[in-house]
Amino acid sequence: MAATPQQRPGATIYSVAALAGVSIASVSRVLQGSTGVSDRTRVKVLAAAEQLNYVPLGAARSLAVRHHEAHGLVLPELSGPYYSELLMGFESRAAELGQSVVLMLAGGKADLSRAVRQLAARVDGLAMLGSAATTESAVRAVQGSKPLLLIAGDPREGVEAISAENTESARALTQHLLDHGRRRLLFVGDPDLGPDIRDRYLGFAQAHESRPGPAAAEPVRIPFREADGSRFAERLLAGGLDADALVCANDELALSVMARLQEGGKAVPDDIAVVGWDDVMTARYVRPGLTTVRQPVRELGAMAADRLHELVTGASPRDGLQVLSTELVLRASCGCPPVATRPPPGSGSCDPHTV
Amino acid sequence: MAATPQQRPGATIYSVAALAGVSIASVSRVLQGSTGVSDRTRVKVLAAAEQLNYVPLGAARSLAVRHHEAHGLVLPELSGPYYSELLMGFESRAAELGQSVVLMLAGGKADLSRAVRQLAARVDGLAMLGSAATTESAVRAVQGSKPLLLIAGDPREGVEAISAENTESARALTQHLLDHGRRRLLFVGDPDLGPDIRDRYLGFAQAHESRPGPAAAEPVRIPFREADGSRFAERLLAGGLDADALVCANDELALSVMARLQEGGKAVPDDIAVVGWDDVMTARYVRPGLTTVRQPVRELGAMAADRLHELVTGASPRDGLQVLSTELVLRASCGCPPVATRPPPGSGSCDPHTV
DNA sequence: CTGTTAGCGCCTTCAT
DNA sequence: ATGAAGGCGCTAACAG
Repeated sequence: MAATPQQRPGATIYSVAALAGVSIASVSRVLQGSTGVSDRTRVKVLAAAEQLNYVPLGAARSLAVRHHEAHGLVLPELSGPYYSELLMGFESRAAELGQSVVLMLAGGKADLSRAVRQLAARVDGLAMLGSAATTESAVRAVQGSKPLLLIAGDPREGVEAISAENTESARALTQHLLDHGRRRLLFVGDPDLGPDIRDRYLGFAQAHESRPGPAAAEPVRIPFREADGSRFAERLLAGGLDADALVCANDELALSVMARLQEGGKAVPDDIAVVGWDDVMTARYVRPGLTTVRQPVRELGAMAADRLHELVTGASPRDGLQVLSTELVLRASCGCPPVATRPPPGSGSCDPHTV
Repeated sequence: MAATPQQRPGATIYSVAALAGVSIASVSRVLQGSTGVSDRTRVKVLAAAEQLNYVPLGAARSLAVRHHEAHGLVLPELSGPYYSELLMGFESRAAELGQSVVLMLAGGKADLSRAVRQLAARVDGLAMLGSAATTESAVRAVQGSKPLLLIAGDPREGVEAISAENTESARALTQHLLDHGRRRLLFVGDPDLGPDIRDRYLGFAQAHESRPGPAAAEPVRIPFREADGSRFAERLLAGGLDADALVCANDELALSVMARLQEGGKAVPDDIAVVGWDDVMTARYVRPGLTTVRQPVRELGAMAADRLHELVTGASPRDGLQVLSTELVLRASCGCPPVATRPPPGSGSCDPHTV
């Protein structure tokens, strides 16, 4: 008859001390690695702790040392690779720094402000996606109570931000399209939906300004989900709009637009070029391959964790915005000649045809 | 000159009590919503708390009430939609239950056991992906110290598990292929890489047994990343293997195999059929559309959070395994006639052609 | 209905 | 090098 694994009530520092025959102070010292403990004591304590499978209770420790050794991260949701990558980068760096991460998804939360404040009560600092609709109130909820870092958002008074570069790559992308001889470009996406999209439209507009010809058209203000893209493509097919190139706010949008267009008989890129942002997996699999912008999302997450930790440990907020550079990934949907290969096996996700 | 947002040192229950002119007990009572407080007191406390932006310190509260109001979740990583969906379901349900979730990614963690034990010290219960290589040691690290729930893994002595159904859908999928007249089927994926894949191969084998003809071939034991799929496809193209249908352990694998095969001049499904698992986004975008199995991953996550909470609040572990049912999604890569449409705009991700 | 008080488990001076 | 004791902020009896 096997021993039934019970929910033992968890050893405390007292039980360890008792078993080792020392005081709790010694136990604490040994486990915190502080110096000035005799080897004899150390050994006894270690043995006892091991035997009891002892780990200091997080809450008690936090209370005593007056910090949580935890970072909070607030994301809108997790669909698509963007947030996941960000989270992976964040978690991995945080772990290296000895911080656990408590995650909160804003999506569908009734009282976000309250939730965020609760979160703030159990972490040392908060990183928050700055380009979400929900951000404003959430930021105010934490303002001043805990170190706060905005990711992909605008810095504010006393709130630092970090993000990937948008305007410059948007300009490069747009110019690339213009170089292909396209003249009737449309930006598909709503600049009001976040600073990143706003900046992308900005770059789109700048590219137009920097050369003779018509100014940039007004953005097509739609959300960036697949369904929105399909609907938009149908307007296009119905002849409601005139364009020979589409700069979409992200790949999800670009992909659904492109697919619907193709179903409707339009040739991409011959009739119309389509480009996006993010370099999602699907972008390499569709035909034509989707030209897009790759952002160092994982690094962004890692840097956020890093910087947040600095903030928590006393660094004073920079007022500027830290920016990571991005990379154009040219495939065939913009009009470039198709390249046959997808990522060389084993080499991760590197496309050969990169600028 | 704007007021500089300072990092105020955080109000305590004492400061609130002082400001409200009552005892800390009253503050606690009001904020915990306990009954038996005069309206006058309640109002004063609420006002003071509001003014001070007071939220009880998580650690202190946890220590006093002797639980953390937090669930731990251990995942291997976050690439692909599977884990993300799971996490979304988990987080959302946990939030409804008033639990925060502290997330830990096993990927690349040097000393997982230690990390997991640390995690266990700051949560009330742990859910862990059971189908990962890293699981074994991690499970042992928590065994008996905290309620533990395995997701998509095998139940163990005293450890409960929950998962999506695998064998049955594998059998159905395989039978479907046999019904299409395919006779030389190959299972692509390593059954030793996790209980889910093992069970899928099991169903694959069962489908063969249940009808006359050759028994199931041995599985092609490769990992399930894109690069692995490409390599395998090349073996196939080189003539090293004979098959007219491929049952791949997941979509990522199926997609990369299919793409490489097509590049190499093979027609899918005419020369060879390819099917997978997960119904990732790309599966609807490629041509032919990928036939696959859709799992209720988000629900799985939600149920895990639910059940874990029950465990934490005193339910005794079931010894069985709870199983959620899955759904075949037939598209064209199996030999079915192609259907023109992807998900109808606005209706989420429902395919018309579903079994 | 309200205030006082004793822990919750741990870290950390301060003596010894 | 070690132990005793106070305190972290909060909750929950227990008195009034």
